[in-house]
Amino acid sequence: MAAIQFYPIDLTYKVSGGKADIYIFGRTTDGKQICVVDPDFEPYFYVLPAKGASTIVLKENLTKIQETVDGKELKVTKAEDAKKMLDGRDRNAIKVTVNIPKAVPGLRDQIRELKDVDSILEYDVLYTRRYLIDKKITPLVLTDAEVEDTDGRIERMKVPTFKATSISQTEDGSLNEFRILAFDIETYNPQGKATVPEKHPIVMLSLYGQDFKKVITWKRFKTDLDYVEFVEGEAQLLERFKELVAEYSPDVMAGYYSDGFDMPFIIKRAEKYKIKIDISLDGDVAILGRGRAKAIDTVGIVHFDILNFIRRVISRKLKTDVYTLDEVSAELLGEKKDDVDLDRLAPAWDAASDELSDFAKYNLKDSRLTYELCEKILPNLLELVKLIGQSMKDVNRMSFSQLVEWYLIRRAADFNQFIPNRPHHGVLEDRMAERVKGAFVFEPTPGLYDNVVVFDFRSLYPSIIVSHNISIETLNCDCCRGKEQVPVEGYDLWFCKNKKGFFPTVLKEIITRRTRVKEIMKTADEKKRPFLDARQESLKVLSNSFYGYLGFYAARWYSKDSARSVTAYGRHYIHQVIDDAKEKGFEVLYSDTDSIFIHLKDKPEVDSIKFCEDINAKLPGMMELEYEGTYKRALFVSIKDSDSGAKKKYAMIDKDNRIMIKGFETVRRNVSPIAKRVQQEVIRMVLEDKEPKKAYEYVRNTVQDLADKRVATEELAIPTKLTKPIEAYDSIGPHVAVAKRMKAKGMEVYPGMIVSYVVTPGKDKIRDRAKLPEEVKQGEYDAEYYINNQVVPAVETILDVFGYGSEELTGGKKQSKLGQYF
DNA sequence: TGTAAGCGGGG
DNA sequence: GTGTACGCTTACA
Repeated sequence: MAAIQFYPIDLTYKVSGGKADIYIFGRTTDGKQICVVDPDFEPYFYVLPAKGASTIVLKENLTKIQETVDGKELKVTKAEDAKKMLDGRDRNAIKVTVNIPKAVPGLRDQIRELKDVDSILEYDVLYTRRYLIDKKITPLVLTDAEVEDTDGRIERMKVPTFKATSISQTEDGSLNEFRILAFDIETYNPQGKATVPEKHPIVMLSLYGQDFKKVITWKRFKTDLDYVEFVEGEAQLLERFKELVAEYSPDVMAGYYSDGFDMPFIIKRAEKYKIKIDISLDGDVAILGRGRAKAIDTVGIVHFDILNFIRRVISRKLKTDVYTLDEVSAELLGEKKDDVDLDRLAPAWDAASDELSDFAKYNLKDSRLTYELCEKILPNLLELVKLIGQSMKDVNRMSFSQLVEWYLIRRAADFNQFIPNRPHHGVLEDRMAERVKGAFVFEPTPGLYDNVVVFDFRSLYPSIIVSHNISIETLNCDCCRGKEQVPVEGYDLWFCKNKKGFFPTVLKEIITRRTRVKEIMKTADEKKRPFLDARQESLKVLSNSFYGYLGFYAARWYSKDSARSVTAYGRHYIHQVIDDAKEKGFEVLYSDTDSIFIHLKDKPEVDSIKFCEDINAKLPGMMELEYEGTYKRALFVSIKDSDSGAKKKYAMIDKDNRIMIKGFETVRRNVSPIAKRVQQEVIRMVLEDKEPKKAYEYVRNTVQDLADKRVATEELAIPTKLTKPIEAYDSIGPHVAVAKRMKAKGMEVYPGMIVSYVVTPGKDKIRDRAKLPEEVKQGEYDAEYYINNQVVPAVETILDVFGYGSEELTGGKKQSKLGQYF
């Protein structure tokens, strides 16, 4: 016997000798890659007997079940009594153990048809996931194993593999240093950019790791880049890729959209040469996930498509709404991709020109950016993994609802609860059809206001769930009928006052843990801070997802009435705050979901703070109204061509002259730079200088500049995205018309491409007057169009607040001649 | 107005 | 694989 201490990174199972062993891959405390095999685990599920059935007879019948499929024997090995809660009630069940995981779906239907069987539970919890839950193993956490004394050499396995006699996690500490290897490919298509593995070869492949850079390519060209390695052909490139991965022995292989592009491309190209991309540590080929949800699974090495994770988890913190490697790197790393013309790659390749050196550099940089992004976001994934308790490759690909669900599944065991089944198709449709009334949004009165204080509820929905004990099994309990009703019209709902529910209990733990982490962060040293920050962030992500989960149609723990109650309480409390504020003599300017904007007028700020304290004294449980900030000025506008105030559209400035803009089109893409600039300037002049007259004059000057053809062409280019091949458009917008002409000229045009155009003068349709910026001469543009359709719409509701041009601008006289506006 | 289809990321 | 995404925009009936 020998003792091993290691950090689990990935796991799988293998069937041998008629049973399924769990294979756990990881790093030992001294940094060696190993695999620990745990033979001590069996697949199982539960059978709920029909009312009044004899469980003794049923158990006997169950143990007789067996079947042979494709030469494999599937059989029940054990049937034992079990007792857990379902929907808040104790239920007696039979735990049915089978020989191999395949036997679960194999025998499930047969068992469902048995006499005295009511239903089957927990038949779709994957074997490796079940293992982690039952054995209380958390990936990445220090693990102790007693293993048989061998040299660890096992056929096909690429790392030393040991059979465990015991395995447990008792100590603190987790892995946070990883060997990361980033990769990226360049493909060749002489006809354009779009490439498919059926036709187009991989011409370059780059790898980037710690003290490691490499570009493999199979055409010789002159270069002074020392990391370029030439091989004979594409097949050799693929072989070399395998070799280099094995030599580097990464824990994580990072790619950008590599689930959807790089990995499947590599695998498909390798098939052509009968090469197996068997980089997995168990010696198997990487599996191509089928269906729509593509995922490449490399066993033992975590294939980490960072785009996936960035879009799902990190995106909330990013300004960009385009998740290209270029944009994401620019924002997170402050560095863009190399600027090369990819249209030149194919000709350069054909000519074996020196230009290929630039492409090699470009190729390596993509890998480096991917590597650095991976380093940056990895702490977030690691914390989420430790919180959810499932493997890195699974957590990476989970949606928010799945994160909540797998957290609940793991915790269900602690509360002795059965895991509810997932809903069937018919149920899904019913659930999708039903909508829950959402949050309350206050209609503001358009205007510019001085001295505005903003308060908001801290974690409104989570705190409601906890404070009102909102959970499936506490809903409409027998013991609390007629006590506190949920304030929602048309429904008769209440939650138990006596027994704490499953949801509120685990949610409270999560919130408390987050508070504690934030507390520790205050005094933690700089090195630990990013990890602690990632931890509190994952706790926040998880707790904020509970409300959505309750109303999510595919949820196992689904309760529309609970979700409905959460928003009802939310509306109730924000209304209460609004009413209280009015009663205390404050003017309420605005409110959205969990926030309230109060106009101080001549009252001192302390009065509003006192008001907030009074509210808090009355709030139940962990609900809390927080002071968010004081603003020097706030601007609310009306809906276009109407007197009603626009919701979710306002701008504010704080004491340090920082401007906050919400809902205005400054950030939208298909607006010309000039319209964006004028809007931003107008907002700034109004908020910072309180000079609407200056703003009005600024707009008038801009209109004059436009009319006098003094505006530069770059300021007029309207960027729009082509969403499909141009042949597929039936209605031809200006950008499609431009794209068509580009194509006619031999330029490449493809879906996803941004086409910028300038509207030139004339009487034809707009689309016939749209031209590429480089096609037009300085001053060759339709001034009227830019005034009427770009600049004026961007600012008219703002200027309207101050009575400027309201008649002309809101009278719907879109056809007015130039100059009539001001 | 409601529903279906299709896109995202990559080259 | 004891499983298969999802949320939004645009096109079209």
